[in-house]
Amino acid sequence: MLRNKFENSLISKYIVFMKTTDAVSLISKIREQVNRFIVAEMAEQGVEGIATSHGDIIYTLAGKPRMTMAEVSRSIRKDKSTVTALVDKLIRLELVQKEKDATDTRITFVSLTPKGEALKPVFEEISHKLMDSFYTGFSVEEKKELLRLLMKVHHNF
Amino acid sequence: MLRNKFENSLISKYIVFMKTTDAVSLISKIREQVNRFIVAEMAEQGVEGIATSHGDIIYTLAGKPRMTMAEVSRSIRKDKSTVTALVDKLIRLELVQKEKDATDTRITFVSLTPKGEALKPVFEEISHKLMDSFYTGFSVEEKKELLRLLMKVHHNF
DNA sequence: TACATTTAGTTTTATATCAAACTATTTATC
DNA sequence: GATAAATAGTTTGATATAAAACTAAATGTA
Repeated sequence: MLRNKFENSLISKYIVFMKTTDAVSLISKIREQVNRFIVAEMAEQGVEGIATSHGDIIYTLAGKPRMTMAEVSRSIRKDKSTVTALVDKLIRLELVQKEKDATDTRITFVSLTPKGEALKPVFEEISHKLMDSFYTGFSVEEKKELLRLLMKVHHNF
Repeated sequence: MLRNKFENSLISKYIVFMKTTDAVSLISKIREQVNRFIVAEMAEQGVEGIATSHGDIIYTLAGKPRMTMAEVSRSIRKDKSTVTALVDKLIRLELVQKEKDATDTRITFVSLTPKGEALKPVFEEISHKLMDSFYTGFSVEEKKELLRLLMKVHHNF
């Protein structure tokens, strides 16, 4: 009885409200929003069938002549076995290529193909649009403050 | 030539630095940190073999007598087919149970078993610990400001 | 030089996740 | 009341992801 009364009370509604708007939930939601945004933008630009992680690889390769698998793994913060699968898919799509190091044959380099290079401006545009949406209505001070507070959280773990 | 010069310049290093510390990357990193934190804490408390999503379900069920599959899906923001799989696993672990609605047989209710109920304090503690870590060194003002800025970003999508 | 250790990547296996197709039931409309 | 539309869940198929075991090559050490 008492329990049900409490469950329908303003207090419990407030708690529920807090739960859905706490920083951790918000961070999780924003990440999903960013993901959806990027996938939608990629699809709109004709880059279909690939996930954000594939985009991350292309984005991280853009501007560099080549990277090792381990470097890509570190750069996009995905396990090396995951990167093996992701790069394989990008090879199938002819967007990147692999080549073995001549001196140390353990090492495999990944680089963009011309077709992959051609996507550079697309990803730059998406990145731009993302930042525009993300920071709409933000003053320079607010941007700095958000970054400062996020870094503070980051260092708390 | 020029290209390589640029790639080793301070400017490019600054760009790389910015890339790894922009708000989007930070949000992504923090989410991963939080995930790892929760999984580690669960393992430490003997709640092993389940992912954060399973924890989310138990957490959202705690305090409520029961929820429909659709409600759980909405609450943890996962597709209904995903929830089917997650709940099935929790049933195998005897942490939750299902029952069909008597009047509308399409509806399935999910609720915690006694064994699942017993985890309530564990999850409350984890939630507590998480907040403590997350906000270490934060003033009340900073907490409010972070929440405000994150909500602002959230509403920009 | 031989053996152990480290390193780079891949394969295997398992899981979370979602979209699309499907089943079963309820509600709406004619 | 019969048929269409909507709703709640599940099943199926595909993919990203990671941990663990593995392969192959380079490096260190005796």
